[in-house]
Amino acid sequence: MARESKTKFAILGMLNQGPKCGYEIKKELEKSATFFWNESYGQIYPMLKRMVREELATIEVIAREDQPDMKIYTISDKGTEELERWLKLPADPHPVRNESMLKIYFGANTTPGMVKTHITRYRDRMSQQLRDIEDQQEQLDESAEEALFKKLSLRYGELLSEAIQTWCDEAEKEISKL
Amino acid sequence: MARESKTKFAILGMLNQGPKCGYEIKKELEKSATFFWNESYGQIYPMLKRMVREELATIEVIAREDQPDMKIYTISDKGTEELERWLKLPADPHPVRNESMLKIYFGANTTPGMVKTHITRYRDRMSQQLRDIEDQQEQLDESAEEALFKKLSLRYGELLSEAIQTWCDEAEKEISKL
DNA sequence: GGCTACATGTAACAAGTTACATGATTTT
DNA sequence: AAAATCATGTAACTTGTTACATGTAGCC
Repeated sequence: MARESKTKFAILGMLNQGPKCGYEIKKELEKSATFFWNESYGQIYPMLKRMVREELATIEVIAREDQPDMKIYTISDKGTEELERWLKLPADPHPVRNESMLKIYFGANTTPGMVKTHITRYRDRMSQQLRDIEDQQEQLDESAEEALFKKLSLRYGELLSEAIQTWCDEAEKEISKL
Repeated sequence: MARESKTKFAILGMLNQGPKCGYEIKKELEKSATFFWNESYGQIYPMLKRMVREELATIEVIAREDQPDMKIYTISDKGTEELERWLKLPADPHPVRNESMLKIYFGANTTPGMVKTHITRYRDRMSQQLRDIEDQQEQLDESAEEALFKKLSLRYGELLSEAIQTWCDEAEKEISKL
């Protein structure tokens, strides 16, 4: 992945919403962006350090008794500029890798019985996701303006899960015909 | 990515359809699996070598004048077993990273005007994809049994592109309200 | 009494991209 | 005449995952 790390921008974007610690960055990313983004601590913590070094953010260390120091990061002017620079650039389409589909594809040639299992599993995963999304949608505070993207993000997950479910239904029928 | 490489299985699955050279593996993957899988030559060629070493495939070298030797790989019994072992395992959901969505998400907080641009671009990409898919669907030989998954794969791409287009339309409207 | 959430990190390792290197043949 | 396709590969580099290490606080 000799390609500019997106982790930096994911963090920059999160910090742009307000000062945060590494843990919060990860949690909020999970909450609001699960359907299209993910970062691991193994990426976040080292990147935050690097970003302070590169002056994209400042760090404030809060000492706590019997617990590790909490480190609050704040985006700098340079960081804001960097974020905006990236925002102006067109997104490059990230290559997809969907293991479920790969197994279904190859399974058709080898163990046709297995294919149904994978399709069923895939559909079940989508149903579960859909239920989770609906729960979250109910809990959503419609009035909050900040919730707009949270709402749109849930809707994104909803539409995708539904589309995949539809595909699973269709695929199952087609395969049954054989 | 200290996680068992899927590249091995992608290649194994391709070779299971018949002996192939590295170039063909890549091309056929692009043709039939673009919507859910991708491999680069930088992954394929070294992996093929390793697979011969591990006796998952055998190699046949065809000498050609003025052109590099062509190397045809054939899956071995051990390779078939390995493929089937993997097929039985449940797929692990691969983490998503969709840069378009990330930009749209952060853009809402920073440069609202930019967001529309990204949404438009994203929708345009999907429209183009949809047109490509339709072209390919027309060229499809319905009678060929081998074409079943090719057909299903195109349908998968179609459903996903449509879902994303729908999302773009909705998102644009919601954002315009602000 | 046990699980989950909070909070930070590192080291080992593997995976994956891109650019480079090379050149014939076929199509437009 | 140029562009695309066929065909193989490597090296440099970065990204990203997982397992480990550590411990408190709060909830059920």
